[in-house]
Amino acid sequence: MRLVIARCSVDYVGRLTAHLPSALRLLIVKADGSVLVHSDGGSYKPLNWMSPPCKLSEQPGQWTVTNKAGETLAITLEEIVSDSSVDLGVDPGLKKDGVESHLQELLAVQLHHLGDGWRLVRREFPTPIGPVDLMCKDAAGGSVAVEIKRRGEIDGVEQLTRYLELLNRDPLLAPVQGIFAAQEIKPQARVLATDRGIRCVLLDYEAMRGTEDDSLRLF
Amino acid sequence: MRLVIARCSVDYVGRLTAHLPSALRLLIVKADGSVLVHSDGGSYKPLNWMSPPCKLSEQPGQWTVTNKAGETLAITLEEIVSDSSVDLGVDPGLKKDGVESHLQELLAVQLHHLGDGWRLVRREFPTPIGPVDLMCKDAAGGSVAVEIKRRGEIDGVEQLTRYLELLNRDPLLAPVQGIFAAQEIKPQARVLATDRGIRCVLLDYEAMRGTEDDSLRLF
DNA sequence: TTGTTGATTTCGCAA
DNA sequence: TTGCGAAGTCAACAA
Repeated sequence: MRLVIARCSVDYVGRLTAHLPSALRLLIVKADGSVLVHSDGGSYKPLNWMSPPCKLSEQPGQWTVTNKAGETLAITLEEIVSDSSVDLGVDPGLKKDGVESHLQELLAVQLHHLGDGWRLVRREFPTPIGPVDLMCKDAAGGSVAVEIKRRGEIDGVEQLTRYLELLNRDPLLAPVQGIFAAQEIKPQARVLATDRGIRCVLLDYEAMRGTEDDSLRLF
Repeated sequence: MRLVIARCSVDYVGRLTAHLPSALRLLIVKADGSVLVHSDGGSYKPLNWMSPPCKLSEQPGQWTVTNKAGETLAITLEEIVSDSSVDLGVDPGLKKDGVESHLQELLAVQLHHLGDGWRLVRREFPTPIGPVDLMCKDAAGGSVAVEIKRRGEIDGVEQLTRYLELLNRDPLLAPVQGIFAAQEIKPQARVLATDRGIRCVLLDYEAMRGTEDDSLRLF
């Protein structure tokens, strides 16, 4: 990894065109050739960048980064304050816990959050337009399609609606009820879901994780 | 901006929990207090980070970054290879060109891409569920709602469908036709649009920009 | 390779 | 502040 502090202007031409006037910035050149242009603020997103795979061609005062699609990042260097390199080696990578797939795993073995006496038909129940997160049978034997989100927004309700429309054309399944389950449900999403007869269920990830190794695991 | 090269392990607890085993990494502390943990690869996204506003509390061998929501980023430093600071000043910021709003501006004055003799009613035509990109009258005086996307996907068709449903309840407007206009339209989006009687129109940004200062500007 | 979906999405605008 | 839609979204995973 190479770190350069320099006064520079930057031009990107690719999916859009973008221009950065001259200023002091941090340039990061990673081992895979990718280049990031960071300012002293904003967020983790660079002001401008080129993702790998790409190639850096270096001339005095001028860097040109190109990728296969013909996009270019042109960096004009006016003053170099520092320029150093360090070998970081390969990173062992990140372990995550608490994303949507975990919610799905947990809810699949804790169907009592949806209702008593429910049975799981299968996770990732296939349909021609994509998999339904959970397909269940309620206590009365009725089919229920469950869409799980970390944050429930309007798109998720639309997605579930499409599934339900399709599933209800199958006489072996119909009628299929819908449940929209999420850690957080936006008011507009709740309104739309309710309007379409879809039940909303709030999930408490911490509580669900807390019970994951209790008696339910015995089944 | 402070740049630290260090062997460290990182734990984030917040919207999810994440752990990074010990390795040599780049730590960036920005002027606003935000912290980025970068490895020598991946993309422009850091392995781990804390967005501003947040506070860095520094003890020997241990950094703790906290934000208002109670999320924490704990960095355990085992070996510091380098530690340097530089004042970059305020960045003048990025100028972009070629995003969706430009497509909308261009199409608004080049309605002939949709049909001859069309008239613009208004851009950002308001509805209770959000603005329609363009509202037009075709040569016969019929209302047409236009949804513009850079990349046309299924969500955009759903969005336009919601608008049309609502607009067609207004007897002063109805019947309202729909047009889905984009630089690129995904096959599934095209199928869904067509199925719903929505016409798809491909936009050529380069060509439209090329004519932006021609005779059409005179009107 | 292409398509679909999730993301600690981030970012910008407007109500 | 909140909500909503765009993004050079990126990235992971399946077909």
